[in-house]
Amino acid sequence: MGRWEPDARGRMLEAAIELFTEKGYDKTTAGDIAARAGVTERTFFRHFADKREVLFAGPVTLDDLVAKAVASADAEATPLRMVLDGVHQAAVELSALRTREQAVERARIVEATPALRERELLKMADMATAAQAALVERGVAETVAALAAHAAAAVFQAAFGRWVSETTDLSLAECVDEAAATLLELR
Amino acid sequence: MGRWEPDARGRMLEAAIELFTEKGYDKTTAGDIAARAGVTERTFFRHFADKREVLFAGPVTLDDLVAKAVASADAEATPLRMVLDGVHQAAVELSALRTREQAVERARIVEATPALRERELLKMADMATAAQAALVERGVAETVAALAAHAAAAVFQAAFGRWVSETTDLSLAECVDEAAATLLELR
DNA sequence: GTCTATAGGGCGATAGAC
DNA sequence: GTCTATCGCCCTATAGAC
Repeated sequence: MGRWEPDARGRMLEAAIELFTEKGYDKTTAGDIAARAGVTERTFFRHFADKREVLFAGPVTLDDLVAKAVASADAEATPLRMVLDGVHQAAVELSALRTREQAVERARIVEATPALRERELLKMADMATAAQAALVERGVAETVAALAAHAAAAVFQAAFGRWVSETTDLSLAECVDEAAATLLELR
Repeated sequence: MGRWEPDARGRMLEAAIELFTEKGYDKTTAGDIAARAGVTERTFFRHFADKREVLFAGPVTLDDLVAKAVASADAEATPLRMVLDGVHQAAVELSALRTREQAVERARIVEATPALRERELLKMADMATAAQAALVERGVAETVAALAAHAAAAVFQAAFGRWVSETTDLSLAECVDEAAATLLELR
């Protein structure tokens, strides 16, 4: 057995979600989270660049998931189809990482806190940028790639919102397909 | 003559842009900005909720512009056309507020600073939400409205990026039309 | 780990405009 | 008198430097 309990990151994440739910994000200090997780405040900031990141740092980034999926998409497909395929794939892999219940609770906290919404939007924008780059890598024109990538990001956001709204029994990937179909019908 | 020089907000905005350009956002303190504008730090925070807002607070919000434009769009149009019309209109009115040169300088600062990119994304998301609500108000289904609104936001972002890139002589509104055409060609 | 600067909130005092 | 903008001083938490 080691000198410290293992999985400090996991404990901090858990403590953060508990405290944010109990007291709200603003009223919870980084020190509170660290204390509940049994580490020092300094340790918290060594693991997470800032207080927000505790809810966003994970084993994989959306960026990588989407970029990888776009890179391996069907070469015959249109740019939009490629990137929609990419977010579908990302949705599948993301679902394996956490339960819907966890996602719902996390979404509730994020939605209630502007500072966290900002960070979530940044992650989405980074995903779109990664998807755009992956499309350009496959020979798609810059402007087309930018719009396709951001449209796909919109699809992902809509799908995620629907999934965590608990108004459906669809999986996240199915919500993505549903939203993609809606997008493609727009004229 | 009053006790204080008039237009404290305007002076703070000007001071902020100067200092952010000279030293960068991070190395500029709220106190620095306040001092150059001839007010105290506390006054700065009474005008702006936080340091970032100095670059985003304006006489009108993108929200209102778009919501207003969507509300008065052609009733025969499709939801997507309505909201694309809305961002076109918003682009026209926005152009009247500041010169392209000012926009370019501001964009340079924002792009170089993650904290400011986050805030910009939040404003865009708020614009999309406002557009979505305006569409729903006109009887468009929630999911369609969400996707149309976010797609239009993507168009606006792409257009703004192109406009400030100075690779074109098109006006902002023309860039919007160009990007909208690209979006509509996606399959 | 310790130290420190900055962000940003609370609140009473002040001095003009009305 | 009220209303409003500013000041000034106190405070805590964040986050970076050492």
